[in-house]
Amino acid sequence: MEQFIEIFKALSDETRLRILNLLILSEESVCVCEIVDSLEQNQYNISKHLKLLKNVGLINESKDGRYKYFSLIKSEDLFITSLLQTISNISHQIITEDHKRLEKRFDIRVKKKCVVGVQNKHLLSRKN
Amino acid sequence: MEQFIEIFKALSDETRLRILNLLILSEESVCVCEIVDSLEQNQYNISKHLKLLKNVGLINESKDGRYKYFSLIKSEDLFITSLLQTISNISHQIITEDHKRLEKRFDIRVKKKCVVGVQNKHLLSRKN
DNA sequence: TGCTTGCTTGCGTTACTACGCATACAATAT
DNA sequence: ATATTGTATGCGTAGTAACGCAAGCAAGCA
Repeated sequence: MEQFIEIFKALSDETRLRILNLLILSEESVCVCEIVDSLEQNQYNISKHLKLLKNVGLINESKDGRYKYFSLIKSEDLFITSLLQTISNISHQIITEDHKRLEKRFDIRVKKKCVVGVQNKHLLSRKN
Repeated sequence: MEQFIEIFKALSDETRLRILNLLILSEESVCVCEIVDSLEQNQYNISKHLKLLKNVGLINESKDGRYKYFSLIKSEDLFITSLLQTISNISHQIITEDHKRLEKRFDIRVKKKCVVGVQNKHLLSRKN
């Protein structure tokens, strides 16, 4: 049962729900700095949330040069697929706005790769 | 977003996942004492968990004499139906055993109604 | 070889939550 | 009316988790 609980705990956080929805909607690997810019949050917190999501097995990690990319896991497990379906049913303005910002960030990409770091640097230490 | 988070928090607890699966599998209203006996947990904790599940809108409450019954909400909301589907995909021995004990408790019912209180009284203050 | 940049991690603080215990409330039975 | 039984709740404690800050690691560039 512990595994299921860990997964639901991972979903009990707004930032992580936003990250997951970002990855669901984008349908491709997203760079850490692109997530930071899309969610307008501190980089170190995004990092921590990504680590947690990876630990419970919901996302995958890959590295390319100095950039790190994350993507949804591809699972055939009934629980997981059903859960991701559920998460994609979350409809909220915040999710929509995150996705819009990600689309804009994708425009900066070159050959489908991230080429710049965090852009909203002035947001790095803002209070929420 | 808060609403979604509250729901996932509600699912981040073994006892509550067990209660929900019990209600999903039984497909009818279940009395508090029947839940207590099925899960072999303290009555006051079951009560607290039921209250929380009700507060986030996942279960309904009804009263009949001195017995209180709980059942799954019937929702047409896409997120909720998808979520309940997901929860029903949780497969675990504990869930199976809970359900077996509930079936046995149902045998004691008269005219589909609960007629006795908590049976496993010796378990009321056991340490888990 | 430094230096910058992208990302991660350890620490202290604060806020929340589950549990056990004791008690309280509510409905029936004697 | 009082006792009993089913259920709920307030309190104290302990464990957990998110955040901001500061420092650390790792890859590429000057």
